[in-house]
Amino acid sequence: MRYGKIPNETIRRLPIYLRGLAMLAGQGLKSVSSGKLADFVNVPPFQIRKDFSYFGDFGTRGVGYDIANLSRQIKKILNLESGHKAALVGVGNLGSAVLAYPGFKIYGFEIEAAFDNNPAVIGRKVGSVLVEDISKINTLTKRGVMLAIVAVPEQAAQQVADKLVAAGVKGILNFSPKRIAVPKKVKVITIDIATDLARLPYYIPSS
Amino acid sequence: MRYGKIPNETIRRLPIYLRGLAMLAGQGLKSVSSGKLADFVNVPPFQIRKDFSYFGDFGTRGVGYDIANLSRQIKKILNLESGHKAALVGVGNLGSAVLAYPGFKIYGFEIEAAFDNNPAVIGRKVGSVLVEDISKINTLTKRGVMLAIVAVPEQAAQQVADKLVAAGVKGILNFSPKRIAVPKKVKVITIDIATDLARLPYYIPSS
DNA sequence: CTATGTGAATTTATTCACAGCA
DNA sequence: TGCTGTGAATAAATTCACATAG
Repeated sequence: MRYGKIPNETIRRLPIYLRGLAMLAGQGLKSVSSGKLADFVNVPPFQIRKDFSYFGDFGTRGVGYDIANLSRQIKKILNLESGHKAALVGVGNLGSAVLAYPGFKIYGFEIEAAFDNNPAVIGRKVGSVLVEDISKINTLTKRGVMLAIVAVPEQAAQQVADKLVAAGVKGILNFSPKRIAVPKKVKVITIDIATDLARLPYYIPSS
Repeated sequence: MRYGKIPNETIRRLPIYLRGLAMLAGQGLKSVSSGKLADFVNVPPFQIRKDFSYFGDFGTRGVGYDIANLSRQIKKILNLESGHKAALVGVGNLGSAVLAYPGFKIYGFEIEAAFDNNPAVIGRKVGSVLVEDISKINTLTKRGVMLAIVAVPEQAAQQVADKLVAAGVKGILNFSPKRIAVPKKVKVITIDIATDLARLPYYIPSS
């Protein structure tokens, strides 16, 4: 089956596979079976095969998947081939953690710009990125940045999102628990630490 | 319908409702309809009603839900009523952001302890929490801590998780992209910033 | 009249089992 | 023989439509 309707869940798993493949490649492996990859990413082997089957025949029967080729295919599907520049808004503790996070490289992301409204950090370099005044967000399009990570306090999130949308940003990774409103063409993914922590006790036996 | 099989997705949404209710209460409202709450949390009204219906009749027909009562019910379901002490492992940028995060209060969480292996931070206070040597993790049970947040570099995550499990921790919120292995009785929720960012380009039209 | 609560219909996702190819 | 690829079966979640209660 090729390119029918793709489950959202499949798309959610593809970056996980990509990461597993990168680690296996780092171990010097050239090829991997769905069973071996399954152990690595904690997704059942038939699920992995099914996920790939939506896009084409990437494996070789009796052998497995060529790691380099499969990685390339997944990147193509996820539209990661060209590499992506991202901007960070909010250079507090969380923002600084994002700037220092090594995990983006696998996916071809580069944090190209950082913004804050605090004069104490504007003009500073955090890692290799210069922190700019938040009013400079409108320069993003011409700098080729279409993605942004929002790591500002909740009460500022919507107004930052508005600025980003006005600047032509197409995708936002939002760390604020506030659901931000954007035009439908803009995709927002929200990560809320507290709501995730809050469902942990439900799964815990007694206490 | 009461307490049949509860969809995992329902559990995932309950903390979001709780948060929305807290904000509505903050606006001085006493009661809210599923439609109004829907606007707030961005979940359709029938989904909200269905989610609640798994647990009982919390609303009043023609009127809506009493915010205080509904909040209490959700807390009871999520096992948040008693309040929970949590420990943080890894007081880097991300860990510090977690310590400073105001969003835990709604759910009754308190960060009770923080651990690191870096002598430069051990003994320091971050916010109101003293950073202890990581070897002190084994004191957690007797201090009533059953939840932990892991914000250490990837290569240390598994060994930290092992220590936490040995110390009797029952739930782990894991910020490392490495899937950590734990006994089945321990619940792990993983947050991986990079894999979330990585699926954003898929949803973006052209580039 | 208004807004809940919920069976039933539909859609979406997972799981299985095995045919088919290297 | 070993592992992929995938239809078909199952399970899970969403959506709808409306009877029902305040």
